[in-house]
Amino acid sequence: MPLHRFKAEFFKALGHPTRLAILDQLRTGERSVQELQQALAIEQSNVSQQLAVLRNKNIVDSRKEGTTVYYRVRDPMIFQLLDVARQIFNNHLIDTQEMLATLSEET
Amino acid sequence: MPLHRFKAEFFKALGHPTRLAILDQLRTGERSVQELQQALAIEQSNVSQQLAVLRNKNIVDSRKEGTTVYYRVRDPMIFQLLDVARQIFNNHLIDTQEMLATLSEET
DNA sequence: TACAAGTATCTAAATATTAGAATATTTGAA
DNA sequence: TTCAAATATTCTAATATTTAGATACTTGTA
Repeated sequence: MPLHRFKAEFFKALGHPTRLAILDQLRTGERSVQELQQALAIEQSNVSQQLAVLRNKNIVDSRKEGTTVYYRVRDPMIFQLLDVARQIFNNHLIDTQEMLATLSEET
Repeated sequence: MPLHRFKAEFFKALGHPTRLAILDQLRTGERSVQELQQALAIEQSNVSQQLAVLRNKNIVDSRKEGTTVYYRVRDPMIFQLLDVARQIFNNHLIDTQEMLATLSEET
């Protein structure tokens, strides 16, 4: 069903640590690419690429001011979505902690 | 940040059409693998594989009765999450319809 | 015009995901 | 036991995603 394909694209866009980190940064308002780059401490091209993914899925909007591009989340309901996700994690804290434990074995 | 990595895994699990279709089937209660297979009209191994993904992310639980395995969503709040996602799509119906139009060029 | 700053895109290599076919496992019944 | 039904897992080829580095684009300023 095409609707499921579409929704899947949306969730896939959220399915990346860097992109979630970007969205967290945007919770308090718009940020320039540069600000995001510094906050996340990753390559410039990487930030741009992840932003492009969010842009293509209409999750994020941009605004140009001089040579600087500011990004913001298009629909605040995105944050509501992330909050519901957080609640789901909290409901299953034990599993979450296990998961985090195994994840943190890497760094 | 490991928490973002963990959340990303969760969203990634939702980022597949078949898996979303499975979750939709489970909205009204548990379903056997066979029932899911018939409803979705896909290979048995494929259903099992997608169920395994959902199981590994603790999104879904299973119960065995004879040779039949019944699956159910672990936390009803998952549906709330899907509903918020649906609302976000509705908020941007125009884009959504464009997206669906390009998607449906394939089938 | 030339240059610099800020972003975006392209490329290539590494890695991950996907789906179907084949095979394995589990369970109940003969 | 042996068999059949229901699921799960393994294997593999095709495809997609990720990342860094190099390059291109855009805008303001000298």
